[in-house]
Parts: sequence; structure tokens; C-alpha cells
Amino acid sequence: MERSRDRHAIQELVERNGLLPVFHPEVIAAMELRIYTDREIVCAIGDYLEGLQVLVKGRLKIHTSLPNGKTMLLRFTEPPTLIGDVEWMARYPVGNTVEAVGATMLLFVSRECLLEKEMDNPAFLQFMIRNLSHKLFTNGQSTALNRLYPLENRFASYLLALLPDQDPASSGRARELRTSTLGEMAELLGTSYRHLNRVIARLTQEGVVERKRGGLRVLDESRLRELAHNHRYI
Amino acid sequence: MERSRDRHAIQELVERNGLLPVFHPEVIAAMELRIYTDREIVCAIGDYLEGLQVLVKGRLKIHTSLPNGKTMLLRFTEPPTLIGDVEWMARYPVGNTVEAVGATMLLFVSRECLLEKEMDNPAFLQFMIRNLSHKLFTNGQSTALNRLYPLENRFASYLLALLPDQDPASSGRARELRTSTLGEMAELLGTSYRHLNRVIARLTQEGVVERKRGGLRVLDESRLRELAHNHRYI
DNA sequence: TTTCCGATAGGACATATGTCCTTTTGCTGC
DNA sequence: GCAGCAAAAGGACATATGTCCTATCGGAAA
Repeated sequence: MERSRDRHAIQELVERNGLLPVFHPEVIAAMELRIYTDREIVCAIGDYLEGLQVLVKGRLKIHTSLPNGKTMLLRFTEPPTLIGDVEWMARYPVGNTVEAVGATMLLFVSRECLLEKEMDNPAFLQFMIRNLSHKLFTNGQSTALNRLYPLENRFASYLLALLPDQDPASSGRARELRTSTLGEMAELLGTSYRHLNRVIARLTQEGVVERKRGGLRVLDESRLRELAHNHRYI
Repeated sequence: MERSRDRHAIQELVERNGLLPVFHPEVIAAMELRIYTDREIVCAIGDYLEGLQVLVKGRLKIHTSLPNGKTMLLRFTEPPTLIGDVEWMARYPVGNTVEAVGATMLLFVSRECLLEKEMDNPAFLQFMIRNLSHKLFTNGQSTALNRLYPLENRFASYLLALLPDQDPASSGRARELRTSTLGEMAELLGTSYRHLNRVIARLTQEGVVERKRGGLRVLDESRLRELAHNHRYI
């Protein structure tokens, strides 16, 4: 993770993400820009955060650990998303691991700074409420859907979420996506490696994906969307 | 549902639940006391709420509907719990059904009243944030646990949550609990009637519960607690 | 009382997923 | 090139759970 105090860049990111009316100017002035590279951990379960962060560029992957030591994918998020909002006020330990997908930028504000300058700022407090509400709302949806569909569908959603953003030049072409290891992917999806393997085998059989050196290749994206139903890891 | 404007009662409930510092006096003055009887619906999925409610006495059952029409138990809550906090600010449609368990009391404040008097009140806004954070936090826990344990364990949790509060006179005695129908209970637990039946059969076999006219009888509460693990429908 | 229906109970079988193992494959260090 | 390892692929079997059916049972309606 790289830190920056580049006022100009920060100001621009604040504006582009509509954060100008939310934070007190002094708070914006105290913000730090944090740049993470692919797969870097932004925060891990059990951490006590020193502040709040706002994702302003790139994408994050959120997953959680179960008591039995396994992990399970929760969701992907896009700007502007708050990280540490749940833990901020009540000082909870971090509940989910947050990991960068590709290069990402987050704005960081220290806890003290917020406590000092924003606790009486309705705009900020309302912003927090809106964000928490939204998380709870989507959370509810996704929980239900998670229980509703078998792995095949969740896996399809996962692949779609990982696909690089559509760029015109590549449309139609089979897209690739790396996976650290299939074992890790299985963990993220909350299943066993064995089972994931079975599902991949089936999809390979059907020509939807293709096993490939160190990853998978998506052959039939539309079929994948069909399988993913409406369910999206957002 | 019965409405009351009994100032004295309302004032007492506000104080007993620590809400005095949270709401503006004028808001408290405008509160309405709503009394629900067992199994009455407080709000249903899709509703647009006209205000915020605070559970101040009794217990609520929260469940959700899945796209396929089935329902699934989410949790039970105890005072002081906010109802409608998620939907309040962003005007979301209600995401979960809320139902009274036994006689319950909620304080109601209209949306307009809040918008007019509390949007700039840091104490209130912070209160909302604390509540939303807490919901998100416990929500996360329960989601994970939900996926971790098989029905037998979730069922045990459910029975424990339904048991009437411990009263000294009845300790040691087998406790009864009505269930509307087993079919409904299955829905709440997010499983099929058939499967629930199987699990009950097993537990009956083991002498943990006993089938009974219109309900079940808990014979071995300690074993039930064992099965429920740490997982609790709170 | 007789009939009928919703609620129960449970059989038979299929699918989703987990656990334990074995084999194959492709790199990597020697 | 060869031994050795971690990841990948997949066989065998067990458990959790779903779907479809059938049979009972007890109370409500006729």
C-alpha cells in the first residue's frame, strides 16, 4: 500500500465521488490517499481500524471467515463504498476481510479526525446512515439468494464479477481470468475444492468454460449470465 | 394493533429504554404507542413505512421472502430495537416481515416528524448509526453461521428462541411451545416440511422433544442448547 | 354420523455437497 | 534429466436436503 498526500489528486477524487458536501473541508484537507495493488489486503478480520476509508477507484473483494476456519465470499464493491463504517462508531473489530481487486484507491480519514470534526455534522452522519442502510438492504437480498441457489449459479456470478470490465476491443472474445488457485476460489465461494471441481467439470463438459493453465477461460458468457440469474456479486 | 397516546406510559417507556437523550422532546411528545398481540404483523415486505418504530416491550420475529415465494427466518429481536431504520432514510420498501411474538409494544414516530425535527440532531443520527451498525454486524455473524450448520442445529436455536422466558416456577419442567403449523415452521427455517419432519423424528427418537397435539414439547433443554451451539436467533 | 380436508407422518428417490483418497501434471531445485 | 512437491482432477462413499407420493388422523362442515 502506498500513501499519498497529493492535495490535487485527493480533491479531484473527492469531487468526482460526490463527497464534497459530506465532509468538512478540514477533514478533506486531512485525508490521505491510499493506493493498493492487486490482492493487497485493505483490512483483515479482527483488526481495529484507525479510521474510515472510502473506495474511490477500482474494486474491492469482501469475504469473511467462518468459525471453522473456512472463508466465504461476500461481495465485490465499487466506488464510492465505505470501508470501516460498520466498525467506526461502536468500535467493533473488523468483521470481514477486504482485498483489492486490481489497482484501487481509497481515501483515508482518521478516527480521531472524524470524532473531532464530524460527529455533529448532519451531512456526514446522514451519509453514514445512507450507506449503512444500503449495505443492510443489499445484504439482505444477497443472503437470501445465497441460500436459494446451488454452487453452479453462485460460481457463474463469481466468474462474471471477476471478468474485466467490458472493453469494446475484447467483446465477443473469450475472456480470461486468473484465479490464484482453485482451492482458494472454493474457499471464497464457501464450498469444498472437490465440489467446485465437480461443477467446473460439468460446465467444461457443456462448453461454458475451459480449464486453462493457471486459470479458466470463459467461452460462453451469455450462458454464464443465464446461470447467474439475477444474482450478482455487487 | 391498538394505538395509544397515553403520555405517561410513553414517557416511562422512553425513559426505561434509554431513548430520552436520543429524541427531541417534541418528537417524544408526538410519539404514539402501538400495542400488538401475538402474531400480529408489524410490517410486511414491500410496504412503504410511514415512520420509524422502536420496540420497547416484548419480542419480534423477523423473516424474509425469497424470490421463489418461500420464507426464511432471520432473527428475533428484543428491546430496544428499531423497526424501519433501514428503510427510513432512503425510502426503501420494507425488506423483511416483522411479526409480534406475544404482546409487544412499539413507539411510533412519523416520518415527517423525524424529517422535520431530527435530521439535524446528532444524538438521533448517531443513534441510528449505532443501530444500523449493530444490525450489520450481527447480520454478518448470523449469515455465516446460517450457512455453517445443518437444519438440526438451526432448529434447536429456533426452539430455544421460542421458549417462553424462564420463570423459576417452571424450571426443570418440560416446556411447551405452540407452532402455528409445522409447515409454517419449515418455511421460517428455510427448509422443506419433509426435511424438518425428518429432523424432528430424529430428535424425538433421541428423546429431546416430543410431538404433541398442535405443537411440540421440549424434553431435554440442555441437549437442545448443545445442538444450538453458540448460534442464537437474537 | 359421515364426509372431506388440512395437517401429519413417513417412504422412495434424486440432487447438492462434504470427506477421504489416489492419480496425474507441471514446475522447480538439484 | 530426475526427484519431489503443490496443484489439479477425479473416484468412492456419506450426509443434508429437496421433490413427489401415499397413508393417517382429527376436527369441521353437511
